[in-house]
Amino acid sequence: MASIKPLFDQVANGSAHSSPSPQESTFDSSYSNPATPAGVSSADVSGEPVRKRHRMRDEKVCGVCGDKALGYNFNAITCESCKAFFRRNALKPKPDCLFQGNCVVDVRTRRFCPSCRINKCFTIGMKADMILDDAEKRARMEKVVENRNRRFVSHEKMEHPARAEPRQEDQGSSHSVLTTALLKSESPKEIPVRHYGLPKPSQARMFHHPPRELLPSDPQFYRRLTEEEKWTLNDISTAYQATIATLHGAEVDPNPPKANPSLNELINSTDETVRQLIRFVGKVVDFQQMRKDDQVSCLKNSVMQSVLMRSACVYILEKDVFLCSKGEVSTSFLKKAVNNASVYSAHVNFCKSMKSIILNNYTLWALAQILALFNPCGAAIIDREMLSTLQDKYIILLKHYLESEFSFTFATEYLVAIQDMLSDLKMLGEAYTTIIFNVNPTEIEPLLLEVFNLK
DNA sequence: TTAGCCTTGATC
DNA sequence: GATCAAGGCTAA
Repeated sequence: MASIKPLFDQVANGSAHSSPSPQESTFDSSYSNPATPAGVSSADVSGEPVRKRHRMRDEKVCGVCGDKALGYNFNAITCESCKAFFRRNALKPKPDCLFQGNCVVDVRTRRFCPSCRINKCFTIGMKADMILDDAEKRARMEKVVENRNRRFVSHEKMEHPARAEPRQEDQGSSHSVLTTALLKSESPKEIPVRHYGLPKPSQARMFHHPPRELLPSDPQFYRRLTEEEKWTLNDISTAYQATIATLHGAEVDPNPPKANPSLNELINSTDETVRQLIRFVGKVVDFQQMRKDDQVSCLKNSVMQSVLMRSACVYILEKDVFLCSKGEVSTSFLKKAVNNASVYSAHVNFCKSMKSIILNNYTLWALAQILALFNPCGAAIIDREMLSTLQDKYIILLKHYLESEFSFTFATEYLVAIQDMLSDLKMLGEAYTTIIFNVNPTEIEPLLLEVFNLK
């Protein structure tokens, strides 16, 4: 919080301003030297040894309100709050003072009169032209993104040299390093072993979308999808939307949700979700063309992940609730039913992360669902090669879609985030499978007994 | 809206 | 590596 101690100290030892009235500027000689370039501390100017810099930094006082300052902001020494205040207000039309235009601006009163505060900012030499304009902000953000990508690539090279270097056989194919990484993400060897097999972060990894204005305006930065790709994307998106739509208020269940459901009740509540999943895969042409026994295996192998993914799809980030046929249900109901704090928090964090990336983009939800479905490593699969080929197809389709929507510049970030999310999903699915293994089968719906292998 | 903390690139 | 000075994020 703001502190007035530095002012008291200076008055006590007589080092600073000779009893300035609140109206007078309280800045010392180092503020008032307009020749002092930003970035050069008063210690440099006065010839103080460099080792004293930190001490000097602690002793600075805001020229506007007298609060503790860390250094120069917009050409004058100010505290964090006056810096933020100036940034927000310097370019806006000046407000009128409700009094005589000579209000006291100190730590206590600085909020009372924006007019006198902004005047004092200008008086002590703060410069509005040092606030970055939109073009400068944009350039700055582009540099941040560029560096992030560079750091990511070098990190990948250090952590996974084999992934970073394209293999001979990949040369000339449309598989990028990242695509290869995604392809390999299902390999059991590469799944990190963690406690309960759950994702490590205690907090959700929130994805920050690049601001609209940062997306390139030049069409050459976007992939043009083939007609076939467009049809496929349209088909799966429509199919997904149609099956998720039943949750979005079409069939409202008049009975309120139970506040503390048991684990059995929780499992049984997924019955409709599983039926939606079956309806969805029934509309995916590539799934229909698979041999029947592999269709069943694929469905069983991915059902837990699919249910979890659909819970994320109906998760409302702003309210921390699931939107189901009974209305909005707080995520806290999971806590009691699951009775496992790590699984519960991993589930909620997964929903937050996934929703922060995909938002309400049904094409991406559908693609993520299909990638969970087509897993050549799954149990009891007979034609693994075909499943691997289908997996390739949808990974590339996902990459192309991201490039068409978010540009070549930003597609990588999305792809990496989705890859991480699918890894987390796999581990969360395994944790849930362990938990539901011990339920009493007599209380579980027949369809769920079958798909969850609980018989 | 404010104010504090954080991240970042530039500079020394 | 330390420091400075921008903007971003977010609880209050």
